[in-house]
Parts: sequence; structure tokens; C-alpha cells
Amino acid sequence: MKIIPRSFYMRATPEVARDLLGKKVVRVINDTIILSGIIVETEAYEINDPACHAFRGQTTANRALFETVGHAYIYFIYGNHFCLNVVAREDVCKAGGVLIRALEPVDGIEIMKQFRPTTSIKNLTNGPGKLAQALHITKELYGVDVTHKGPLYIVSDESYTPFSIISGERIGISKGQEVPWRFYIKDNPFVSRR
DNA sequence: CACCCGATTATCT
DNA sequence: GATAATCGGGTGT
Repeated sequence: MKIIPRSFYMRATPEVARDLLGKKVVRVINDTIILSGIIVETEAYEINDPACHAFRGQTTANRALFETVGHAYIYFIYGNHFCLNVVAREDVCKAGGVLIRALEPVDGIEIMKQFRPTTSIKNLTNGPGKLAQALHITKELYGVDVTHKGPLYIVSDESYTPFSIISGERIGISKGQEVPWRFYIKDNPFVSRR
């Protein structure tokens, strides 16, 4: 259970997206409450891709995508939901990030249910807006460094069962469907769509 | 400042 | 599977 170093995120965005599967997102609230989940679904977005928020250049809202890798890029969408990305790209790329689309809940499940009341645990973190709500991820965490201990960071979890990876078209976009930059763990019940 | 729309979700049928 | 809800940010006037 080690924190993933910044160098991990300094590679081509789709590679990082694929390799984040099976890693663990840890959310610490008030230095005491620990919530965590295994990443089971991701998508890659980089600047030369019309579906990427950075495609039309840097703005106040997307600036994190252009800054140092290994930080959180969080955005608010459809008037309701926050979504979590981790900034990741190789040197030659000006901006890029990995959208965390779904988690398999591990620690603090009862607390997650308080942030996001739901009858079925399967409905707790199986979508980008859902997991942000369950882990209490808001714009306050914008730009947080996930390569050091703090309110939000990502670790490796060697005990997680080996799995197969499937890639395909990204979900919910109107441009850039050609590239297969969505990655998910085969047969995992917490993947948002199959 | 008005207009447009989106990397979603819940709630129907 | 179809669709309404909902609102901040980007764009252009």
C-alpha cells in the first residue's frame, strides 16, 4: 500500500488511465474519517482531443489540466455533479487528465452512504458524479496533490485480485468517439455501464 | 449581459 | 431507453 509517485502520471494519458485500474483512491476528511475505493473504470482526455476540456485552450476552470501532473482536476457539470480527474500527460503534451468514472467501495462504506443515501451499495460509486458525492469530493479539492498524504491521494493495492482490462469508446461525449480511451475492469459490478 | 450547453443522474415506461 | 432537472462557465455582443 504505497502512494503512487508523480513519475507514474508523467506518461501518455491513456497509459496512465489504463494503469490506474486496480489502484485505490483514499479520501481523508478532518484527518480522521477514511473513505477509499478501488478504481474500476477510467477515461483519458488530452489536449489534441476535441472531447477534452482543454481542447480550446486554457481557462480559469480547466487550468489544472495544464499544470503539474499528479494533481486533482475537478469540474462541476449538469448543474448537479462534480467529477474527479487526475492530471496526467507526457512532457510533450500541454494538457491532459484521467477521469475516474467508477470505484469499488472499500473503507468507510457507511460514511459514504451518509454522503450519498442509497439502498443498494452497487449504486454508491458506479458513476463519476456518484463517487464524487460518496467521497465528498467538491471544488474545495481542486488542485490537490494526490502524490502525497492529504485529503485526497492514490495508492497501489497489491492485494487486489488480478483482473482483465477492456477498452472502448468514452461515454457521454459528442466528439472524439474514435479513440478507445475508456478502460474498465472486466466483469466488475461497479463499472458504470457494460 | 444573454445565450448555450455539457466527461450526469434519477425516475419514469 | 427516454427524458427532465439544473447551473456555472465559455463565448460573443
